[in-house]
Amino acid sequence: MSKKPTLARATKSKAGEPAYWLLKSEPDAFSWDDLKAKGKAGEPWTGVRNFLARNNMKAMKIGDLGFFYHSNIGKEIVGICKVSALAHPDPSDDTGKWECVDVVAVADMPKPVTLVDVKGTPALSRMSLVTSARLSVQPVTPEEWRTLCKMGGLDPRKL
DNA sequence: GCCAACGTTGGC
DNA sequence: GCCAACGTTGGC
Repeated sequence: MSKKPTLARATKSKAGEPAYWLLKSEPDAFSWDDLKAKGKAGEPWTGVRNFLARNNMKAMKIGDLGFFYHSNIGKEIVGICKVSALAHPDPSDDTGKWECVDVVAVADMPKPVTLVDVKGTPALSRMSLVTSARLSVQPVTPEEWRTLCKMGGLDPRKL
């Protein structure tokens, strides 16, 4: 059993297929409803100040899909978003070190999947959400993606 | 509100 | 380059 860096798990998707991610936000600061209200314009995912999270964003491609997770309040996956702009300098950063992607809302989770649900599902036990609670931008494997979509009442083929 | 986990900073 | 101190995140 070899240990692999977290990022390597996300890059296994086949060429041409989107990669999958999970983005956290405190709904107090910026909620799923806030992103939906932005419509097609989407929103730059600013404020990330963690190198691993930043590197995950730099690895994103346009069209990649992500779960939108509400941290602190709710503690559940509430929607699906899509990367609409590659990583670019974070306008909220003066140092030039930090970047952000833009995301748009794609679909509600008909049944939000809670952190408790995730922790109670053995197939999801390797998710960063469980193993690295503080990482705010995380890769999700295709298997985890399908599992979570089904748990949330979504058909992953229709996204 | 507390506190564990963990990432970052800065002194040496 | 180490590591103690500090700050922040986020679950509980």
